[in-house]
Amino acid sequence: MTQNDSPTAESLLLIDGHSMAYRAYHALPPEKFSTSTGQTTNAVFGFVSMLLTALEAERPTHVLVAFDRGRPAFRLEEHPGYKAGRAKTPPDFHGQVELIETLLEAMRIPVVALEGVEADDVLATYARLGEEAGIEVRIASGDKDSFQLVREGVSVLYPKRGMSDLTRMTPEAVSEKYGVTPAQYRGQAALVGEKADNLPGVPGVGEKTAAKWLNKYGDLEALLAHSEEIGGKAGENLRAHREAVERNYRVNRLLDDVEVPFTVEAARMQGPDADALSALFDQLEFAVLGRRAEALFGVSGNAGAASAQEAPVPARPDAAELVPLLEGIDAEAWVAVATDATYVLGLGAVDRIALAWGERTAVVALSALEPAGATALEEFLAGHTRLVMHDAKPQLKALRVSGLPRAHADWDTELAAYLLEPDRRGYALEEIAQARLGLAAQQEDEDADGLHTRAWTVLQLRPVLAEALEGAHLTGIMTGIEMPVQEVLARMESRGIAVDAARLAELGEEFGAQAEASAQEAYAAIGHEVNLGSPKQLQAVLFDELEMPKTKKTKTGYTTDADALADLFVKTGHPFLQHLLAHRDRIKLRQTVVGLEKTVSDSGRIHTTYLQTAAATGRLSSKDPNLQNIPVRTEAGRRIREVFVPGADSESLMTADYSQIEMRIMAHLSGDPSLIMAFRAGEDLHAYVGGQVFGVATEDVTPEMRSKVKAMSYGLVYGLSAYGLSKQLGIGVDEARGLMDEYFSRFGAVRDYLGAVVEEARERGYTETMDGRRRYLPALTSAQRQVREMAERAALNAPIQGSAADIMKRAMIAVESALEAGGLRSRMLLQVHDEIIVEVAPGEAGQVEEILRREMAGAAELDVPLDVNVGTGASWHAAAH
DNA sequence: CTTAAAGCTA
DNA sequence: ACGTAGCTTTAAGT
Repeated sequence: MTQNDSPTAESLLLIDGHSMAYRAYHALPPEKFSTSTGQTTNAVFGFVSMLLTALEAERPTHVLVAFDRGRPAFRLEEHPGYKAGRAKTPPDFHGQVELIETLLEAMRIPVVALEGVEADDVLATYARLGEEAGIEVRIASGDKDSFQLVREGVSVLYPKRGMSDLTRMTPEAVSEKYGVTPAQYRGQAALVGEKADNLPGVPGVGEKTAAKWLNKYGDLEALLAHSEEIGGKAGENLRAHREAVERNYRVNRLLDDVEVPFTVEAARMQGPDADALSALFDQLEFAVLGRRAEALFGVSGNAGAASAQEAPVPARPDAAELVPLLEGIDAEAWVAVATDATYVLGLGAVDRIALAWGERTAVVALSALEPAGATALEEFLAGHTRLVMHDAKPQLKALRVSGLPRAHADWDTELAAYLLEPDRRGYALEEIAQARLGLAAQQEDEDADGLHTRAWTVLQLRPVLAEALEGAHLTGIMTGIEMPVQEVLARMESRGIAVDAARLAELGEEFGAQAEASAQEAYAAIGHEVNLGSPKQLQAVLFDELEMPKTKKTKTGYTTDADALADLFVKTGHPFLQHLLAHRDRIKLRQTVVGLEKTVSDSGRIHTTYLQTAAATGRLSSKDPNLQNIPVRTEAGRRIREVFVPGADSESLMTADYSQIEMRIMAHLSGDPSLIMAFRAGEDLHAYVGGQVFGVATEDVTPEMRSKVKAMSYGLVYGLSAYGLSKQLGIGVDEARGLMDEYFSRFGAVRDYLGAVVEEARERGYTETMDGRRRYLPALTSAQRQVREMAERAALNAPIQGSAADIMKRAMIAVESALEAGGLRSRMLLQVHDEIIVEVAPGEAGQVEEILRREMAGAAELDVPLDVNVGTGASWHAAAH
């Protein structure tokens, strides 16, 4: 690691934010710097790149950035045309400046922006203050006026061509480049003029002539006093333009006595808000800059010197050596465990286990353990109460089928990283370590050396993450929700759910045959074959061949989605459309069935994997296969649910789901009296709301009114617009707006709540669930409307969806433990966001239902009841109610 | 190998 | 431009 030569010396880095951002904006092509959401980031990128370069090179102890606000009053008075010649500020520049300010806030670098004062003057003032405090001053500015500030102890970092190439302008460098001293530079600039600021100088006088004169007379005042002595055309021009020169000289003077809002000491570097910063870099899609920032800030943040240490050489104990080794580990010590676990289709295996604790590591080969060693290891992984892993769930599942049935985890660095940054795309150990410890990227392969390094890294990471959790008040969620629910999920995944494989195969055949029949009819309707699965080929048929009216545009053409096809059928009545829709429907069902068939284990069960770190709101997701999107809305789709059945020793499946949990949370969080009353009265919510909105009695609400209101209620939770509602209901925008207005006038507290949630999130930078789970949404301050509004809808939804997720997780933990404590053999198998599916052992249905109702309803204390519906049957479908 | 379009869930 | 959060499949681009 490179150290600054004089680590004790203090230095102050002053940055002219506006000039740097403006230069970056023009230096970098916008088309090469934009995010997937369309936000242009060239100025942001260039600025941050410059900033990191300056921080890396200068290692300042103090940093401050100044921005322009409004017009520079005294310069405009002097010269109304000041800067008038400049091209108008481009529209997407301002928004990028806001992004830069947000980034600086996350870096905890103070920003000074004073009304009517130019950034240069602020910097000149801080340069003087820094100098008076005996601190070295560096000024990063793209404005040459700053050269007049250069002196002993004050230098300017001026960007060359690229943004991260900064030239250091010392007194010597200024003299060499311009032939004048920094003190004379102002005079030279006044003589030469500045096109960019619309300040013309003396015609025919450039740097060289100006330097010659200034060196002869000392300074501008002396030069002007002797202007009569200067001969030739240049002398004539000087006398003719004397007033312009004097004006330039007054205008380009930087004020070093501006009233500034805080002292130099307030600019002392304190390290960034790492989570907010990381979320911003993610949003901006600055992967490389993000890593540079992590490397720059990471170590100084919270990791101690130990974090950079290399992993100790591992012990490789045989069975006999393992027993004393494990006995020698302090019961209070955190022990990191890393394995080479593999897990596929309900079958897992582990060959090697690495441990790290204190200053030691060890690697154990399971195959080489005689009974004594295996027993000791099993005891240790069961009994030690401070075990930490990274992504423990798959490893625990594999360990438990590899002779270590009681292996467990007390802490998980991946879950901690998720709670701190739930919007992150991935949580690979290497990435998290780099972000939190400033460790260099390591190679991925897990040879014998890699595994102990993984354990070592996890051990170093845990206290750093624990401190960050504490700081964000997330420790309670970590230990009270995520860790216990991880254990529950591991068990559910290992159990799997039984399927009737024969029925599954039959269904696949049936749907396949129907799909094929529809395809043939579709071909017949247009007289030729076409790949019905290709939107591109369909577009050719529909819009070119059949010349149907164009549908809504997509990135690559016109949509052929089901809504659009149904619409086209209404317009054209062409039979091709009907057969195409039927084919789509059946092929999708067949896909689902075939996909499920492939995942059935030898024991006839399907083992999904729940992802605990995939959804930014706190929800779970399910993959391989996804059992959270099994069809339910159509009759044919529900037949797939008939295939999920109780296993051999069970009598039924039981499902329990929360009734309208998100609307209940909305009622609770908003405190809306009408909504709360409706839930307390046990009313049919949508009928009740419909009555209010349409001004009729609840009993007189028609099914049509009810369905409109239902769509609106749910849409609201997601930030639905009047336009969206009108499209969904097939009504006019005005009618939709009228409905919404009426809704909000009846449930005013809901509107107030939704508005307040977004504003609070904008101020704090994150949303919170009832339990304090956070979601950072830096895009809330985006200048780009589309980006900002997307973040606003996410901010509306995250506390509600996330609170529901927290409640469900608490319920699952309670149900699992109640089933166990009751000595029951019934087992929880699946979770589908607001629903739990349990496999019921013979004779236990009554007790299981009681547990489900009690634990689910009791998982949160709301101002409205948490109703739970329960059903039982010989299949998932039959258990639905 | 990645992206887009489509469609399924809460 | 226009409702949140996910996963999987296929076609078609690189």
